[in-house]
Amino acid sequence: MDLSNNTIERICKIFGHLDALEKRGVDFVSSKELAGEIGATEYTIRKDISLLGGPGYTRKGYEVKSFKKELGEKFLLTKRRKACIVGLGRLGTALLDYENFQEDGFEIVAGFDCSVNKIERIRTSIDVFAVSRLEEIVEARDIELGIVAVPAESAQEVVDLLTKAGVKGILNFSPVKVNIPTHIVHLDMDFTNALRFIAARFIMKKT
Amino acid sequence: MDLSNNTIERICKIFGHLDALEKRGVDFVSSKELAGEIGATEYTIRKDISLLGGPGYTRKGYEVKSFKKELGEKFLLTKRRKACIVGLGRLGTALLDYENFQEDGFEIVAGFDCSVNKIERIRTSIDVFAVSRLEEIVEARDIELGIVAVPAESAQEVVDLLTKAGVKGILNFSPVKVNIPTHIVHLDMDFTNALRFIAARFIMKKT
DNA sequence: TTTTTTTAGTGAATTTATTCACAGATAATA
DNA sequence: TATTATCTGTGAATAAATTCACTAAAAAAA
Repeated sequence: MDLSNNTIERICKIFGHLDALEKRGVDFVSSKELAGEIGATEYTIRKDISLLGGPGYTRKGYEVKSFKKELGEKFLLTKRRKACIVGLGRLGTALLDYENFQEDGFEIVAGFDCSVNKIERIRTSIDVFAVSRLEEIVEARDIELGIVAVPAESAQEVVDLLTKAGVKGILNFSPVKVNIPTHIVHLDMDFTNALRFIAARFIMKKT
Repeated sequence: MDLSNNTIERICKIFGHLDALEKRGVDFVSSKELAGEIGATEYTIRKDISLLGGPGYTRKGYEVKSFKKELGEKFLLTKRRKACIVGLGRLGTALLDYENFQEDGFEIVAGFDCSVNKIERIRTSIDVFAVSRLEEIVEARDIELGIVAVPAESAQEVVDLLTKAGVKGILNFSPVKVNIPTHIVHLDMDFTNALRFIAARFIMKKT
């Protein structure tokens, strides 16, 4: 399958929304409702869904439970994926205990930091290790995702380590552009850039 | 001016990269280099820049310092913009001391939490207040941006408070879709969704 | 000095994404 | 039962974004 990033992004949002609807006990949802919820038009949503072949029912919409299940299977979003966090500063430790990951099928199974001192002080139920053991642990625990929460200056080094250890995806919270091989899927979460984007839209908003 | 979101996003990244280049003492940068750095083609970059009228020099590219200055002026990214953080849990306190905000022209001038107890315990150089004083402080300190780092269940309430207080932009870290009036620029930073996006691209990557 | 190379700028072409328009289906209503 | 209203699915139309192809300029090299 070969979907555009825009479509994948919308499908992820739809998945999240289906999850919420399921918890609220809602049985059906229409393309119109989904559209309003995730900020798109009903046409776009239906096109997206049609690419996945999800069945919708006339005058009812999509059946929440089965549709979510189907999406999960197609995207493997239901498989619990294991992740680790590198860098246990304030942000890293906040992420370590971010309950939503666990709820949504992602399991943080290890944390890494270069300061042995810090590792001893951290109070969390998740195992923490020295960065020197990263490769070993990633392999042993079958970790697929690396979350980078180290300062700018060590980001590249950590990415290289994760790459070497064989993770399949990287979520980068460090505020620098790092070089990541194309075979690894990655996404940057640059907080400053997010604020910039908002500020820029003050001035030149379209849509 | 009326630029697309894609263009605005790229311009923000360019701005960030120009900043880095300036610090490294680089004088000129070509559209090709910028393209490689921010993940786009040189054509797109030149189109983007042409919309802003930035002058480039034959065989040299864009002059880092003046180009950055110009972008800053056009986007008002150089003006220090004041922001507050609502919700001082682990993530909120991590953001309170995120030095990069301060470095990049955003100033966190207040933190809010509903737990008075927590407020007293927090050790930071930034003033923290009870949420009940949000409106008062936002007005008094001329705060333009609200960063929402509260749990899902209170996110909507906080957004309403910020809206009432008159912020112009909201950066939402809570993992739920909140209702925000259209006149307020906002962006969601949903960590779980980011991981989902990465996981989904494992399966159906394009590009 | 002349030639070559590199780079920006930009209209045209192309590709991609979105929206429209309507057929087909079925629940709700009369 | 017949009619109406609503919702999906999808080919066609439209709009938007990206890429191409080429000109102009100037630095570097010959």
